[in-house]
Amino acid sequence: MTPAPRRRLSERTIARLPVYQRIVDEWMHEGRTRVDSVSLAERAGVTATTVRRDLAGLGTLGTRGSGYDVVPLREALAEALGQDRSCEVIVLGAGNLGRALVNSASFLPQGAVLLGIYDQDDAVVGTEVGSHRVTSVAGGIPHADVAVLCVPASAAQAVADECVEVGIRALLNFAPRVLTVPPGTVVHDVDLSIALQVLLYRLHHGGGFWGDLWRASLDEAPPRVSAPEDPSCAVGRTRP
Amino acid sequence: MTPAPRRRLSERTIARLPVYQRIVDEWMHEGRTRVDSVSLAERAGVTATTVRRDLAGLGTLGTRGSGYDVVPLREALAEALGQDRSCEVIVLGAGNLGRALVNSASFLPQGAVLLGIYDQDDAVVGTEVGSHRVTSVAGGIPHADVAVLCVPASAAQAVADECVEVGIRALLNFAPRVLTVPPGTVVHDVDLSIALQVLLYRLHHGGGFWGDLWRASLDEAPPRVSAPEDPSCAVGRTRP
DNA sequence: GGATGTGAAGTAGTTCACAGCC
DNA sequence: GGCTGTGAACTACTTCACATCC
Repeated sequence: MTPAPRRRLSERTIARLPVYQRIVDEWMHEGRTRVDSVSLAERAGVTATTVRRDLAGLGTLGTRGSGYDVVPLREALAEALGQDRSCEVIVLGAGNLGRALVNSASFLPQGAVLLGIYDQDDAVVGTEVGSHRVTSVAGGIPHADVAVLCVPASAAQAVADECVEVGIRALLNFAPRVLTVPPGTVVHDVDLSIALQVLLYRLHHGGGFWGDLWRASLDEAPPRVSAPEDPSCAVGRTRP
Repeated sequence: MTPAPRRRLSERTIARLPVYQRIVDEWMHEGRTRVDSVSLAERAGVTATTVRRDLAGLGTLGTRGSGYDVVPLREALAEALGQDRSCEVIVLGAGNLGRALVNSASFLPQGAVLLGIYDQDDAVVGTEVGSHRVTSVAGGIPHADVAVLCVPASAAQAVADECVEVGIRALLNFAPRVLTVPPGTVVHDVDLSIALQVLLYRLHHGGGFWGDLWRASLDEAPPRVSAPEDPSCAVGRTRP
């Protein structure tokens, strides 16, 4: 399947694929068999052109005049996101955030397997989180493909260094602190406080970047969802 | 202070300002009095040119030949982010994520005040979260400047509608679902599962977008932190 | 010398407009 | 007719290279 031209996908495109996938999944469960770029776009909060360009990058999936068949579309999305390959994940830090992620049904994509959730604090070691039990990290950090850091900012860099030590090559960092890692390791920093600050900036500046433009011609008719996107709530950084 | 040309800042710039602020804060507490773009850039995971362009947008803060004075720099960052204005925030949903945010020291920027954390479930109403007590939402959602949605995806749109109803004009949505709101309201969708998926994509594609380039000339010398940034972990959407 | 600030060039991503196909 | 796929224009952002000022 998927004769896939396997073009390299743009970064923004990749971030949108999971959104498309979730919507298509939902519709598939509702029994829909076809999807078109306009309704998908509306539901995903982007323009139809963007949807078509994104999906065109996955191969030739659409049928002119009728849209996309959900089954092959879902398949192509899953494959592009690498969900056919399996991948071991550990969560470090069993505070509220770590527990929230482990409990969340949508956090782990298909193919990803949670090996465990770890903490340093004996008070939480042994407690249950979803179907897992918090393990002590005293014996060292176990190996995995990806480590999700939910530790305090003050500990983040040290924990990251340990992860690198045991050979973990991908880190997802939720601590409010940009991590430094040696080449060969991929890091992605996600800072939850940034999202609120960006939102506040918009609020204070009259509804946002686009707000002022619209204020000029506020007669009515909310401009289509054409917002330039992105709101980069994360500051990411990668070094292979 | 701050003769501030008050140019409109770019979206990516705004997302980086909180990062700069955190670093400058830390250094200020350590007693540093000067900062230069190179060290700030290194710590923030961006290039020095980007730092200079970002800061230049805040006014004339730097001194050629010596760098930036931390005190006016911190002040300018705070002002640009609107931290001089006060703003009332409520958190809706007292699950692990809601509790994580309320407990986090860094979630609320200066100027933002948490009015309360609310939940529908009587089992959690009344329990303590940080210095707050979870309040029932039975009496309706209270007014605030910003609502942070930490409710299940299935409830998100309904809760958002209620927020709009009571006049809340800014929503920060952590539910994995893109919200639709009427014009006049600013929404920012943050999807925590996307970050992991983007990271996995990079991992599967040999260390990332830039990985392949480097693979070509992998002699050594990790390329500087010049990674093009962004990793859009969020899919945002705004409609004033 | 040593740093900032910025025009100009380069790169990434989006939107337009329409050709192409069912 | 309807909807996809895509060249071309456009917009946003980054990086280079260097003038500028302490």
